[in-house]
Amino acid sequence: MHSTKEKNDHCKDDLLLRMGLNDNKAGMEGLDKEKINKIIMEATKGSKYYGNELKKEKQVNQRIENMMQQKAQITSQQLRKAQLQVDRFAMELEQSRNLNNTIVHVDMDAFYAAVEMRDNPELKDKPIAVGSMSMLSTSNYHARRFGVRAAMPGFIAKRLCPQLIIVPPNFDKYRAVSKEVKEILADYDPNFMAMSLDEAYLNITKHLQERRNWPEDKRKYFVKTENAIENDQPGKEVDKLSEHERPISPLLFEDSPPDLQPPLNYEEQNNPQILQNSVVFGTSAEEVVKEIRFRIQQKTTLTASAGIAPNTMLAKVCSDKNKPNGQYQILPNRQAVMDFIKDLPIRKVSGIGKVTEKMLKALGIVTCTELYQQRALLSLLFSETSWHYFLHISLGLGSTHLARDGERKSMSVERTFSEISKAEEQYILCQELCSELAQDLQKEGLKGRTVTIKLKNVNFEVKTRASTVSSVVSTAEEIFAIAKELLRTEIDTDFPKPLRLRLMGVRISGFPNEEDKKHQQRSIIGFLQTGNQALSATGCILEKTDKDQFVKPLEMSHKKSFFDKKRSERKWSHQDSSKCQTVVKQSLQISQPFQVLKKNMSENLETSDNSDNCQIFTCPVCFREQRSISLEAFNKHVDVCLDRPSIRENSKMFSSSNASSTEVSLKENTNHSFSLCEKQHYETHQENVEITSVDCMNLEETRNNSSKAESVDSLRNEYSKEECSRLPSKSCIISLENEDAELLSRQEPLQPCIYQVTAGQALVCPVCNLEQKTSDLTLFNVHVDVCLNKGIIQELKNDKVQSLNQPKDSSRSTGNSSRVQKTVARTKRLGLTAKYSASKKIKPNNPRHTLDIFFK
DNA sequence: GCGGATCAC
DNA sequence: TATGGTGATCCGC
Repeated sequence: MHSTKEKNDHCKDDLLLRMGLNDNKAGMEGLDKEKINKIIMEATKGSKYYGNELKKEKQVNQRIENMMQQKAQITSQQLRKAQLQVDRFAMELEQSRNLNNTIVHVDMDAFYAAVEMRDNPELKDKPIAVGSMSMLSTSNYHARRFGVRAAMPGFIAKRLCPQLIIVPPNFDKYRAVSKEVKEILADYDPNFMAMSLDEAYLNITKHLQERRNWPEDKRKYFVKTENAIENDQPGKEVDKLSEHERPISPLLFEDSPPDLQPPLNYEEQNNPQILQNSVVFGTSAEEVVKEIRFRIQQKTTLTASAGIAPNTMLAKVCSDKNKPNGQYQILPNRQAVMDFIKDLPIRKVSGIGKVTEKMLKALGIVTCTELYQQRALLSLLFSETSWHYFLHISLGLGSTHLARDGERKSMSVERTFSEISKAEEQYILCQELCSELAQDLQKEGLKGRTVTIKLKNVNFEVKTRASTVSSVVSTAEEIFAIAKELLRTEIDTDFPKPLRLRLMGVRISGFPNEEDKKHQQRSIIGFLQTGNQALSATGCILEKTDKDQFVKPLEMSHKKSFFDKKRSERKWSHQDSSKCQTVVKQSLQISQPFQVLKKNMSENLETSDNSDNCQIFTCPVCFREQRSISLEAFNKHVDVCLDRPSIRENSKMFSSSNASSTEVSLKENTNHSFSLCEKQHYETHQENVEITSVDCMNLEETRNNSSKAESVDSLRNEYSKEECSRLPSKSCIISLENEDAELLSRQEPLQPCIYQVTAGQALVCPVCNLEQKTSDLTLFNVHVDVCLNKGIIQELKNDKVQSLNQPKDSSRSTGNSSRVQKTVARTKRLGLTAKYSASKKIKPNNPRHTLDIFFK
């Protein structure tokens, strides 16, 4: 937690900068700045961490050098022109300046540390920090005198302050306290914006209006004054470092000028046991914020600091001004704003970090005034986004409304550990992270298309590798299937040197937005038919245990434990049990005739997880509830519904849509979606040619209206061709039946159909030609996507056109063989892209399971 | 879309 | 002994 991140003086050393040393009052206790810096340097010098810091510093210096060179080439003519342009923009900004809002930034003082001190009196008067020997989240003000800061490793902090007590964090507790605080904040702005557990913005404009007419009673609060030894005089300077050591007192605002002290009425209350006093707050913004802070302290025994200003940028800076336990206001007039901004170091502004500060400093810019003076130059050296931002700051402008939280854009897990160099362990780790991520995803019901892995080696060098697949994924297995390949590539790249990792992370992004969801309507589905032995009742179950994907925990149990072996084992057993569930589901599925349920996402369906025989399904077409005894009956109903004209019309969109041609939009005006499946054959007969040129052409015609995705597909297909030629292969051909291809090419309405699985063989990836030990179509799809992506990457890496050699043993029809080959891949993609998913094992009487089938 | 960087908390 | 985890954004490919 860096809420109290002290943006500091301009240390020469970045490292010290990061440690955030400042305003150390070299009092009786504590250390002076030089001593602190010396200790930190001794502790850090020679470490790999420091080595990397130096390296990064060099990069930044290089950036600065480049910038300076650019600057040197700027002509005065250019500068004059820029000046005009920038000033025109500045004028517009000035005209749109909005001083009508009252924004408050509330920031709890040394939050985690304060909570710990409150709950453990032993810690009072002692320097403490919350965190671990590796990293501190926050420290109390006592510890700060020794230079102990947030984001500092505990072992260094200990050298600075041997008496330091490091308390492990209790996030549940902080959350609970935070909730209490938020309840108070909501009284002043129900739409307040929480930035973290200890920080929030409020827009109290409306509250202020209403409050003007409030009677005194509504602004009166009672004060507990046990222990009320009042030695604080209004206006008296108090030792702010002991904010938590004072008894609760109505005189909370010792930092305020006397005339701003809340009027105190020491009325006796009815309750004879507790002596209570009351305090009435005024109607001004300042009073409101005092009231807020007062209530926070009454409720939690913790203090908060706050800033009041016409916009968020200024409010944030203000809240830091009189910290701890203080507040500051910038009055809502332009002059007040400009006066405040004048000497403000840019580093104080949220968004200006260490690097930006350094770059601007190289241009002689430290304060906002200088930032404004150099505006023309900045517009020539920085991106538009950046110089616009700079201009806003230098004019004291900022957001005047609190944007409500948008939808999340990514979700990730990452972990640091002591070195792991063995590939097997890295895969296990990766899988574990994927599982965690999948769990988190499930909590929010999210699915994404891009998986990114993050690797940090023991030299602290960070790498990220991403892969985007054609449809959303969310399960641990799906994510791992992608992440694993990314990891494998990295391992292979360095082979035979091992990756010496200290951190690994997995992130997922590319969540469909609302618009996507509308179009998300699942498309034509169903496609593959899988191998008979794989699906023959029990056979597939064992197949499924792909030892590549599910490395047994045993294999690592004797090795160096990374995080916590027990935790790891727990996870594994959990995973095993979920695998068992899969097995059960799969068995059930197999015992059923292979039908795919067409359904919607209606909540009631999703949440009813009972095993009643008679289920209520909502038809995705007519949206009427269907009381069906069986899925078959329900399917029938849907089929009937689908055969109605409206659907036929809608389904024409299939061929005219610009989106992926495999996507069908149905009932676009609703949130409901459903899937169709298409009866298809997936032939895996060796040396069998199942696609005729004619079919391919037809199919291609129908797809020609797509644009970018199309070319990517072509690229991919090129690769797949090349792959095919390289790999010894049992060839794997996928075909659409003639009538299906014709159907597509003629743009006929789609007929609903039943997904049929018949006897077949194990799935063979059409790209790498390797048999996939899975019967899970989703996983299989993911594999193919990954394979295709790899192909592109490889091609780009090679940076050369691959030869068009035909695979010696690949099946082909007559005529333009490369074209045919290409189309084969295309055909495969068509089917593969449509994510039907018989992937999830269907448990017919469990609606949740059946839902999962379509909406992954 | 990818990867490196920067920033906040 | 030992320098975090999560999420967002931007920029230059």
